[in-house]
Amino acid sequence: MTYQAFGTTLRSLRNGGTRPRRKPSAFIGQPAELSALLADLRRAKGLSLREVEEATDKAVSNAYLSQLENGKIKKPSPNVLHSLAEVYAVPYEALMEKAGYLLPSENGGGRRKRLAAFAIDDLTAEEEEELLKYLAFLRSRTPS
Amino acid sequence: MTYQAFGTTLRSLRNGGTRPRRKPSAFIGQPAELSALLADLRRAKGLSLREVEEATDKAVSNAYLSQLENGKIKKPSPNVLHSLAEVYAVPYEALMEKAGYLLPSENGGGRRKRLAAFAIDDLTAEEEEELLKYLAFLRSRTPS
DNA sequence: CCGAGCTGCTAAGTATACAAAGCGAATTCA
DNA sequence: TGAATTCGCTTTGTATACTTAGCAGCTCGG
Repeated sequence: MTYQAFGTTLRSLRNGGTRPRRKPSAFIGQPAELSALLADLRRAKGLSLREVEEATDKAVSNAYLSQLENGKIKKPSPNVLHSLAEVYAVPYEALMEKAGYLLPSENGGGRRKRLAAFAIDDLTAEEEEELLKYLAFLRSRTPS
Repeated sequence: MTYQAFGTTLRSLRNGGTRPRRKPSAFIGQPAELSALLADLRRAKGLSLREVEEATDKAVSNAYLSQLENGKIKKPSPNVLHSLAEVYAVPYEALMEKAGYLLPSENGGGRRKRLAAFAIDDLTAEEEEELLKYLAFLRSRTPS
């Protein structure tokens, strides 16, 4: 297979001031979308909506999660984000930030720390290699 | 000055309210409720409701702050709490906790699950999302 | 006294997070 | 073939965060 299919969706690096050119789920949102992130995380784990609902002990219903992933809810409660962060094994703060909430000690401080929401912990060796290759491809294509 | 002075300022609580009993305020240990804490903090600073509204750059209206202090709003947005934490010079997390939100250090507290051999730390948000998408794609094509 | 300017507070309306139920399409199993 | 799951998603309803406008009380200067 080729990387082209994914490469086409990339081109929307924010810096140029050009309008983001995302797929149907369009909205403004300063960082990349929370909705897309949640959808990607779930698919990366290979879970269904109802499986996530179960994994959160019914804290997040499948119907609600669907609305979240489709951008119909903009600011879910921090507690909802916490539940999802646990299931997806990503840092809670990352989801908070994408939801537009201010983080502790963010204000005033000049320290700009970027949170890696990418903390999938069950990568196989092959997957890791594939991802590294793909990352190299991405960076070769987009001189930022 | 005695604490009696504080009592007189509070004499006119909710008239028909179901809460004639005065709760211990911030002077004695932890205030039980967010509302009491916010009220105490503001009085400690000697600010009026409208002065706080001004200090938060209209982020928190005086009317809304009044409702907050009277317990009519149970879970204000984290961003509201952040604004108030700044004005009152108290840690943001403290207000978050009082409001019933879960804090980042909730699970375990120990650091772990860093993706091995993966140069994640300098990922841009866009790269991160692209990688997630790609991983989802990989796994959808080869279901284990 | 009388209005101006404060104080905290409230009533009413809007926006939206979230819940419960169920639908159409796809898959699986008889 | 058809019944039963399971999928994502939508629809409807409710609770509540938040906004806007304004009121009653107090204090001040005139």
